[in-house]
Amino acid sequence: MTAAEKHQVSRKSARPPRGGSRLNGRAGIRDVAAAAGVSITTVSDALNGKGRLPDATRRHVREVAERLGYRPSAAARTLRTGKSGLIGLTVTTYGEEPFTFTEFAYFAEMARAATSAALARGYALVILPAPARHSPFDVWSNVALDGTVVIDPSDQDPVVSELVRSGLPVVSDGRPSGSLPVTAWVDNDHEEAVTGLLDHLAESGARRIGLLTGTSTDTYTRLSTTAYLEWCERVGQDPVYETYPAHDPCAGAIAADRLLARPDRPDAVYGLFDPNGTDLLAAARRYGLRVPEDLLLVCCSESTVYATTEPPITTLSLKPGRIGNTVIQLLIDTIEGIGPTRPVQQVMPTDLIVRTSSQRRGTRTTVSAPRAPASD
Amino acid sequence: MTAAEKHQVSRKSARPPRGGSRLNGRAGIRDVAAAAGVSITTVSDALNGKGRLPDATRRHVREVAERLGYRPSAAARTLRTGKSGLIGLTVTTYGEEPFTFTEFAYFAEMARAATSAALARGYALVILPAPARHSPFDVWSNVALDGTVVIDPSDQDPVVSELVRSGLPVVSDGRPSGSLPVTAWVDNDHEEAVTGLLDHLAESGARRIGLLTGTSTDTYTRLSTTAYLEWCERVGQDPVYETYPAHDPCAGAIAADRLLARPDRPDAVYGLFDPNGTDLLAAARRYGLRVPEDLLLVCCSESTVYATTEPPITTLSLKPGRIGNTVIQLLIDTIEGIGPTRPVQQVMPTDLIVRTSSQRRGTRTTVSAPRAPASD
DNA sequence: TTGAAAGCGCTAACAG
DNA sequence: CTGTTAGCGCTTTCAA
Repeated sequence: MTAAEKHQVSRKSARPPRGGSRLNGRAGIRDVAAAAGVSITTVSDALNGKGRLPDATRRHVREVAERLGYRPSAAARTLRTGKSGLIGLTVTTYGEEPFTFTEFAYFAEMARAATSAALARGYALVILPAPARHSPFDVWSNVALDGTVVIDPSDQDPVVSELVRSGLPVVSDGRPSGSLPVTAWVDNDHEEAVTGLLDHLAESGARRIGLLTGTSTDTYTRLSTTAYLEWCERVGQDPVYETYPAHDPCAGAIAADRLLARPDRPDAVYGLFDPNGTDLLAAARRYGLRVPEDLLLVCCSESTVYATTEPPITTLSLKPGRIGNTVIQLLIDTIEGIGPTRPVQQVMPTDLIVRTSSQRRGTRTTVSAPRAPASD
Repeated sequence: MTAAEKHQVSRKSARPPRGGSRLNGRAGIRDVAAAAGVSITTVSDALNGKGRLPDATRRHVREVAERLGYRPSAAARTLRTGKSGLIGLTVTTYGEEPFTFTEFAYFAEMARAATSAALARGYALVILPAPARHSPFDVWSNVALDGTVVIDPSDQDPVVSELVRSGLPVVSDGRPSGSLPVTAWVDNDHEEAVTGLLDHLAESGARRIGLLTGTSTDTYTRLSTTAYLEWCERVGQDPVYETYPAHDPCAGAIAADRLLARPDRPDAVYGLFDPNGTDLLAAARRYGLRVPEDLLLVCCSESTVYATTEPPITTLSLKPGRIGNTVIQLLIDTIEGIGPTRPVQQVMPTDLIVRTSSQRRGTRTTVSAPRAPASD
């Protein structure tokens, strides 16, 4: 027996004509082809709407496929085409838990919008952990992704650099801190937002506006704080602020207290983080300060609870839904090679939701949209 | 040229030795094998911890792979092994939006826990839409899943039956309404929960307990309502309840109002749905009823806002985190063929978080855990 | 102990 | 217009 003969044996005779549905009982494309009396190409084309088949054939094939309960193998398609239709979604974690992502209203809403937008374009989102320190499995390398969304990438995030290096498009929510080479990013116009909100407080009669900010160096904190300091300089007010580690909820309450205990107590405060509203309200109560009579309050939050606090608190909304949607459009455009028609950096406006806590005189209920979006 | 010869030609000569990294620039397993001077089998074994290779070889291969930045192709692995490491997560939707899943604290927490549990076992969650009416793409068939988690499957859910029919394990959160053949389900012990909570209200002095319930026929509503009616019968109280379409937020407020406007006004109310607490509180205020002096209140909710309402409202927590975790364990056990060591149905306890709104006398702060879990 | 080879099920060239 | 065929990159018998 020659090598060639042996080859032929193993290739031809030793194998049944392959109708034997290896798919664990389920029908494969070959079964459909056989049952419909056509070739597998025709089946593939008919089902994918490709090629120039007569409508009759197409219908027939689809019918047979349906009858056999045929489900194309996503794995095979992915391997062949190189596209999985899957987009990773990851959030930098602050604590122990791999997932804080539904805990904050911002992330929850952002994720919801992103999921929705992705599905509308035929992609699904896979929730993945941030750089896992002790992860027993490397889930990242076990899933075929077409691209990734990173929320709040930390400085020099190893996952991001790794992904980008392997040629995967990465779009971040929040501008990357260091020189992370993300494909694109989307972020709010934080300077504009803070400036607008401080103006609003000043218009409401605030003379000395305080700030409750974080100790970390992420861009959100940095940009917001800088904007505050610049605003103070411009209007000639001495900055009054307290900082605390934003991830520690107790520290926030203490910092709020510190801020109101100062000799140069502010008559208005802006809190950068979600819980600051309630913390400041509690602190104000302790010091016998009435809101908004003695103290004006604004905080950055997506939470609806501030609509029903006593009094309702004015909030700055970062519009996470809009951001989630934009991030996904940008990412999918990149994946499909449509971009970059859009800019690689996109700055989105915020919404100031004015409630009782920031209105000392009159009852104007203005909603400022500091700047029109770059597009969209 | 014979057929055999032709075959050999096409198989051997016409193809380069395949080192030419088709992977869009990235290294493939063959590149690693070549660079390490071993066969691809050895590379595969070395990286996957299989086979009985000398430690030296294994280390060497890993080193080379690392150096080349080799990332195994998840798609190829999936195709070959039939396992993707992906689990679908879907929520029955009530409105227009394909995703309400982060909107309710229950879903958000359940999803968080499920994601976390899945990752701990090496799986990732893919968020998928409920049976899409007008979805332009069928995302479901484009992703290779090892199993699916369905939250609140509706009666005769077409997606579920389809999935089960195609041999995919499906575990549901909430017992399936009809005769949905899910692989397993996890649910709270709703009868026990309602009974315990009504007993608590009675102990706090309630004479006539009212119920705010839904018009839909899902098991949660049905079981809870039935438990209420049976409890009433047992203690000899006339049932006092109002129903409304749970998905409509406005209807809830109106129903709450109706309930308190009745001539046989209850002196305690249990609301089955999350917003009922605030709705009932508002209604009580309108009728000049003080809580808890004139009206005792409990509602089923995972929301933290009820800890800070005026007064704080007693809530029944379904412990979605525990459920999410259990669902995932059950599903992965099934996928990996470990089960069913565990029961196919698992009933989980609830927690009554007692706050001011349900305590008329004394200040007992009991947390009742009606019944020990079946296992775990 | 190591390696060659056979595909997993599908799509896309290309030949007929 | 339809069918044949060569792989996508990997794991896994099985033979050396």
